[in-house]
Amino acid sequence: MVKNSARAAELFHALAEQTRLEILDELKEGECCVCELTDTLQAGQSRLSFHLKVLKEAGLIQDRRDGRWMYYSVNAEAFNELDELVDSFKQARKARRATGCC
Amino acid sequence: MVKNSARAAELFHALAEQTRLEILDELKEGECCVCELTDTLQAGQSRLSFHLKVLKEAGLIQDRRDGRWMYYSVNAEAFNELDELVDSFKQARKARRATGCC
DNA sequence: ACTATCCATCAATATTTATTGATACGTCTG
DNA sequence: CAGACGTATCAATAAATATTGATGGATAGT
Repeated sequence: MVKNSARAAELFHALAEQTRLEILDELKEGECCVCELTDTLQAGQSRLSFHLKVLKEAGLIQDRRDGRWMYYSVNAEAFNELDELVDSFKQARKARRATGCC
Repeated sequence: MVKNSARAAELFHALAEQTRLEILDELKEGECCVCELTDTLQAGQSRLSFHLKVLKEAGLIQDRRDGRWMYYSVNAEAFNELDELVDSFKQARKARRATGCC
């Protein structure tokens, strides 16, 4: 429970950037290649490659080579993982904890 | 749809750090004050204050003063917002998009 | 009023992350 | 094989974030 906060941080960190969110927004329309993204997102190729790597290392997307193109697509499993993470915060208790303060 | 990616990035960014995740993990047991957190999380006071501020500015937690203590607690609404965000990524399409590549 | 406690904020520094342009690598085409 | 193309990676730099210790404001107890 404690150390999977490292995994949680990794996931959230990958999502904590606008370019990467825009990439995911594109990818959820279907897999696509880098050159297409540079086009739609108006971003330099090496910049996108960098962000794609971050997303991939976090497991949020996956790639597939086809000839000289790399196709990227979202990894649904990771989003289920995210869902569970978010839910785990949702049973918040209003009350002050039993053990008083300080 | 495009510009709320800025809000999404803010939320995810606030969650993208282990200390902050551990704070939330504590807070979901009930509201508590900073001195209690320094204790449980073994972290310096100014460090915690900094991270609490980040969480608060993102709207993930809220505070309440009681005498000299500040009590922090999670803001359930923000987590609903998160839930929706994550879900919005989950209708991914496997197929390559109609408009070919490059 | 004096002092101690809880906490926020600041300044300085260290660490991490992102951007850019250049280069290199694999694959295709001629 | 040579050239073009799509992409990853690297080195340099810039920008953003985090950590630490110090200071100061607010509140409570004496």
